[in-house]
Formats: sequence, structure tokens, C-alpha cells
Amino acid sequence: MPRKRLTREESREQTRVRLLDAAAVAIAKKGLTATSVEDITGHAGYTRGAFYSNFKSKTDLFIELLKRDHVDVQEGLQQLLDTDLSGKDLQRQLALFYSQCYGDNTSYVLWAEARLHSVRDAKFRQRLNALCLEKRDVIAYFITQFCKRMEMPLPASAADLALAMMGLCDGVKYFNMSMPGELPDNAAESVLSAIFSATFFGSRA
Amino acid sequence: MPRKRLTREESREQTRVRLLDAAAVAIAKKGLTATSVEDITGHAGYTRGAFYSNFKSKTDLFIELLKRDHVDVQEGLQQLLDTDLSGKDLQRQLALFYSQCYGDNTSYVLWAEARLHSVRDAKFRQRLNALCLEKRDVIAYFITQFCKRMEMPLPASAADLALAMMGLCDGVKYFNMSMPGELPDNAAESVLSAIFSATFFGSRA
DNA sequence: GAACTCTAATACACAACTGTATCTGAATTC
DNA sequence: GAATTCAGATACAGTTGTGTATTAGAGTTC
Repeated sequence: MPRKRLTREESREQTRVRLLDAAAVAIAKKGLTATSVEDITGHAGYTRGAFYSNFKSKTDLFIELLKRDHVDVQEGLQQLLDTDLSGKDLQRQLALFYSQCYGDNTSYVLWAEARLHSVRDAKFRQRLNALCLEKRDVIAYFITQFCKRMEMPLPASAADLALAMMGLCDGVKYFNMSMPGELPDNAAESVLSAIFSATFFGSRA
Repeated sequence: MPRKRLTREESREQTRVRLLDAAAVAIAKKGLTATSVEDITGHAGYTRGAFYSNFKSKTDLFIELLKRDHVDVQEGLQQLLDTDLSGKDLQRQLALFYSQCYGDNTSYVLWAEARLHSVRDAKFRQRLNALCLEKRDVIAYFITQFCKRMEMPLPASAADLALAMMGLCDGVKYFNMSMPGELPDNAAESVLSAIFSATFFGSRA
């Protein structure tokens, strides 16, 4: 198996990616604080040297991790907006939206971890808030477009609705993860759907 | 100033309470993992000896802390139910409800911390879920009673609505804490109110 | 291919936390 | 009021982590 010979830049990039991937797993499993730099590097197959030569600090790596995830979600939502808004099936629409935001548990845990960390670290909070507001704006746009196509008025400001939607998704996702027995599999969608159909359609009378 | 002479039991109880109070502050500030036993005891004016003679572990103390907070909230909600359900002002109703659940930031952070911890520790999760389900049931009852008095049908199962409400409150509270500038002061109530008035009143047409 | 450069490994010095084991002094018992 | 008991302080041994300074070995340049 002829292993490709990497340039310095490629090799460095590979290391960074592997460290980020390993960090995602480790942090989701143990939490940001409890995860040591060695946990990350060990998992990735490197030593601490590799880490400090690629990242300033654990926080620094963490924010890059979040950005990477953020970009993925943004692109996914954008795609939904472009291709799928035509379907009038709210339930399906929401299910897609929801799974776009939290396809897997790792992602949820990472963002929950981030929210907590942001309460304590002002600099981090600023950077995180920027990402969150971006996400909010995309969702707000999503909602606006949705209502427009449905020819219905917005029941509140799109930005506020977007925030509420994010909170709601987080909350439902948590219960879904934490009590898989307690809720039926589709509880997430059905609760969301009940609330949103009332919110968006209710005002039509 | 004649300082009261305490019995052994009283003194022990005082120590426990002081440790719990100090732990709430420390954990909210630094996070569960980052808070050392010494942080707690130091803040409370004791040494590690006092801690280990009162609690099995940090987790053990933490769950007691949550229980204490849980009981407070439960009682508060119960009281709301008994005295205040007569008022028909939804906005005011929600504001009270919301401030009952998260009067201060410490409490929010503690529960966020708990949710994350529960993802990782199965035993802890079981104990936490028990508390959450209790809270859910009280809220579900709250919602049921509310709808009954308003003579309107429930737009979804009370239990599911309660979960959604908890998630929504959490989400809004987070944004409220994290971006105090971004949202108007009453955003929490107004978003909640927009969603809920649609949810509960929308179906009446 | 020799000199150079940069990535990542290794070595080091230091700090922090944990849990137990032992000790002390104040409350309790008789 | 002497003996006892228990809450909490102190001492200890071991583990784990951090960040920097140095080194080795690949990629790069000429």
C-alpha cells in the first residue's frame, strides 16, 4: 500500500484535523474541563508537543471545533432553505430542521458545554455569541421565508421566534437523549409540531 | 454578643448548610469539575476534613444541592398554583412562573451543569431524571389546571407541553444571561408569551 | 546532497487535587 | 468531672496535570 508522501502543510493540516476530531470525542465524553490535553493527543495518536505546536490552548482548540460544527450546520440549513421549503408538510420540515441542528449527540453535548463555558469566560462568550447570533439569523430568515410562502403573518419578531426555536430544540433534544425510554421516539417532532403549528397557524383563526 | 452554644447535631447541620451554600457559589462560578473540594471548604470557612466527614464525594454533595433547589422550586410552583391561577393575565402568569423557575442565575447554571453531568454518569442521570420528571409533572398539572380554568382544550399532551416549556424557559434564560444587551429586558416574557398565547389560545380560532 | 527549517517528541520543573490516616478539642454521658 | 465520642484539622503519599525548553527527524531549498 503506497502511502502518499505528504507535504509539510498537508501533514500539519492532517494533524490539526485529527486533533480536532479526537477532541470532539474526548470532550463530548468527559467534558471540557475534565479532558486533558493528553487525553486529546493520546486519542489522536500524538503527544503534547503536537498539540502546543498547533493550538494556543485548549480553549483555542475548542472554539475552532465549534466553528467547524457551526459552519456545517449553517450550510445544512442553507441547503434546506434552498431546496426544501416548497414542501408544505410542517412536521417533515421540522424533523429535517431538527436533525440538521442536532444530527448526533456529540454535537449537542459540545454546544451545551460551550454555553456553560461562556457563562464563565467573557472572551469566550463574545466569540460564542457571534456564532449563536449568526445561527439565529439564519433560522430567523428560515422562519420568515416559511411564513411568507405560507402567506401567514409572523406571530412575533422573527429573531425572537428563532431564539425560542433554538431553546426549544435544545430542550427537547436533552430530554430525548437523557430519557430515551420516557418519551416516544417522535416526541421531539410532535411537541415541536404542536407548538409550532399553533404558533404559526393559530393566529390565522 | 452572646453566641449561642450549639449541640453537636446543630453544629453539624450548620456545617452542611454552609458547605452546600459555598458549593453552589463555587460551582456556579467555576463549574463542577473545575471546583475542587478545597474551593468549597475554603469558601465555607472549613478544611477538607469537614467535607469528607459530611459528604461521600463531590457528586454526592452536588445532588443534595440540586435536591434542595428542586424542593424550593416545587414549593414555589405549588404556591403559584394555589394562589395565582385565578388571574387571567397570561403574561403576568408566565413572568411569575419563569422567575419561580430561575429567579437567579446561579440556579440556572447549576441545572445546566447537572444536565451535562447526567449525560456522562448513568447513576447520576437516574437521580436527576427523577427530579426532572417530578418537576415536569408539576408543570403539566399547572398547564392542565390553567387550560381547564380557561375552558380551552390542551393543544398537546400536558406532559409533552411541560417538557417543551422547560426547554423553552431554559433556552430563553440562557440567551437572557448571555446576551443581556442583545435582547430587551422583557424579551423572555414576550417570546414565551407569543408562543404560549398562540399555543393555548390559537386552537380556539 | 548539504544546509536549513519546521513539525512533533521528549525531558523537565512545578503546581494542584485526591483520599486516607492520624490527631485535637469540644460536646456528651455517666 | 473523668471517660468517651465525634466533628473537623492536619499531615501524608500518590497521581495527574500544565507549559516551556530542548532535541530529533522528517520536509524543503539551493
